[in-house]
Amino acid sequence: MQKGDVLFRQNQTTSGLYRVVSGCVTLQRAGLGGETLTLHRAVSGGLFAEASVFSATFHCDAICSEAGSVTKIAKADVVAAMQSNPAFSEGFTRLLAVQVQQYRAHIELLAISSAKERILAAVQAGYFNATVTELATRINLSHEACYRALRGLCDDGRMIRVGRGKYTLS
Amino acid sequence: MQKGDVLFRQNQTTSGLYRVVSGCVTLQRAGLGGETLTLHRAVSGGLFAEASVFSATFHCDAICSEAGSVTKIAKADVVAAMQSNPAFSEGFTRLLAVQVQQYRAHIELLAISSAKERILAAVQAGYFNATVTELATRINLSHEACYRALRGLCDDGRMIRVGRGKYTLS
DNA sequence: GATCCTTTATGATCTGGATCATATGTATCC
DNA sequence: GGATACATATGATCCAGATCATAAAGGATC
Repeated sequence: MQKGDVLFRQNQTTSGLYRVVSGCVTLQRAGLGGETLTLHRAVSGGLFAEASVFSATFHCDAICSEAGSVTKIAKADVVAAMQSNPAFSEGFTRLLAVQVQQYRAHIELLAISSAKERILAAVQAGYFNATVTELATRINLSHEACYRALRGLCDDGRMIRVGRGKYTLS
Repeated sequence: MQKGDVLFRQNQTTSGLYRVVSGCVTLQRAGLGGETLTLHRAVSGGLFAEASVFSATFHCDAICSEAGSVTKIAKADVVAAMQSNPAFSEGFTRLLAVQVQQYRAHIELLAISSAKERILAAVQAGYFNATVTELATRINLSHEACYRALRGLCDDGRMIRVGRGKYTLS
């Protein structure tokens, strides 16, 4: 896949789940106002669209945000494996349980009202693995507010700017 | 259970999942600033703490918000049933998949920046089944903003106030 | 019935983030 | 190499929602 490639679109009939071999895939939706909303970002080794196995259509768009490759695992194969292989079944269920907890944690993150605190929590949670702009779309902030908050955290000494667009926890 | 009863607390060792027979249970956490954050609200027939089956400790508090009763399903029983009963296993997995999609939808809801639009979407999604105050904590708004937005939606003719604290879609 | 508590409701004020604008750095592509 | 596109960065302004304050309505309890 190349950057910008569309793996699937919202409302399209589900074919199965995916695993990122290399590169990066972003799951996104257009918000009511048309703004981009990032729901998930899958990197090497990560799965995405797991829940699609139980759904007739996809609920978001999957766009390649970094060139690489993915493997598609057919929906039918997953269903079959779940029925014949108890270990697989448990593993898959556990995977979904982890997702549930991750989403809950994310909702908690979004409840932090201060931009600085929200970003700090996001960085601590390992959200900042791409661009600042991308981080901003994930945590419901404008990218300007994101840059300013990062600047503020650096001024506070709670983070360190290690280069253009590069920040780390202090 | 009586209103205010604590079914479990965050960080407590998990015992299993629960089903609400009658009444209502709220899953909540204290935010960083100490404010109450509602993660989930389970009513009659609903399950909660499903993901706890794969987790050592609870990730939030479960408080009874309306008197009634719940049944606790032991963690060990769920694990055993998952191994011996494929149909149960699939059903439970499907349940988690549904949760994943619900959380994704919730994250999308939280991305709506306008208070009026966010509330309208929340009401349409069936979030408004308790008090306005409770709705406010679920959608990251102050209750004042929530009341005002409801008033605004009524003024717009998009909702109707049918009584003190009672609003419906028009 | 009196007291207490929560919810509902709205007014006044303030502030933090959105928005608009501008400029520069960096990567990609023909 | 030049053009294009996007990320980075920050300044200026504005406004929606947070916060503070007040008050009445309803419910529970004694």
